[in-house]
Amino acid sequence: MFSKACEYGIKASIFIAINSFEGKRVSPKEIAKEIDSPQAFTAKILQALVKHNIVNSVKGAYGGFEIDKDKTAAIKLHHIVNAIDGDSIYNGCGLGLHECNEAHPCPVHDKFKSIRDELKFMLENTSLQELALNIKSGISFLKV
Amino acid sequence: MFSKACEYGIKASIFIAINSFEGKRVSPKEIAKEIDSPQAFTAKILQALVKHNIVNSVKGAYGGFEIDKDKTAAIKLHHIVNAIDGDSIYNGCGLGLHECNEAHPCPVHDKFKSIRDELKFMLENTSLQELALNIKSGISFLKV
DNA sequence: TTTATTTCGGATATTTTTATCCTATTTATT
DNA sequence: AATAAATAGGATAAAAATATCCGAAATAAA
Ligand code: FES
Ligand code: FES
Repeated sequence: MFSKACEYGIKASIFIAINSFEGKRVSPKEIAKEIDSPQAFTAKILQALVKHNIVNSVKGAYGGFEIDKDKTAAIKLHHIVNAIDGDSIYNGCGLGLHECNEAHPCPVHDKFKSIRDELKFMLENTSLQELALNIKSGISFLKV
Repeated sequence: MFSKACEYGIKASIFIAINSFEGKRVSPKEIAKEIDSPQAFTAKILQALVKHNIVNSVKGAYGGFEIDKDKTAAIKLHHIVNAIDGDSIYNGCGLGLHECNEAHPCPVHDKFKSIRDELKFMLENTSLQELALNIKSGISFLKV
């Protein structure tokens, strides 16, 4: 469904958000440990999230990654997915035609469209904040 | 969503089914042309479909690939997807946890589960026959 | 100003997916 | 029996995704 990079990006964002609630910055090392991902690769993904203004980075001693508290409710999953995987997951054709086109549909178009639209709706309406809160309260988990 | 191999496999199966209705066998060359895919790679995927008893192959002169007419209604998309991509697309965790587990859900579990279940239902209930008929009647297309 | 810490970013390595090529094998026809 | 036409399948090759490494740049503290 999502690339590994995107999976790591989502989980990392959630972990950073949780810590930012408490005013703490986190390092790629802590993040990778907490989400069970390869550290250097995770660091690369963080760079992409910084470039897309989803995550903020602070260089130097006492630095690390953080997310503006006031932004976690506005940051939706689709911002992260778009930053890393692009929009093909919910705009592209399910069978790989050059584009998904109502007027020239592939064999699965009708059946896929509704599912893809639901996925799109979900990604556009799920905030980092709610995901982070569920982790904090032990309702969901980032690894294992 | 699906791998390229799976996309080619689905489209190839549809094209073979259409020709089988008319008692014609088709070659990897014809298939690749019709679904706009790399020929040798498509041939490899056909081998997998043959091994999974979805497609029948006949070697030698006047041979080619065919699908038993009486089976096209019973062959569902999920048979093809399972044969090529496995079942991770609708059984695996959306964020890459080792397994999707209600008792130990990832942050997106609840929101994903319903979408994935719908995808699963669709794949299990869409037959090769209906997809082939829609192509035949010009309602949908295999390429461009 | 020096030092320690930390992200940035380029280079490289590994693995997986996608794709190609060539020979062996099978089979219908002549 | 010989020939031509097909698929089967192993060996590579190329491209993309995943992963690692290391020096440069920035920053806070001593
Ligand atoms: S054309 Fe294939 S999903 Fe719309
Ligand atoms: S645990 Fe992740 S989707 Fe179910």
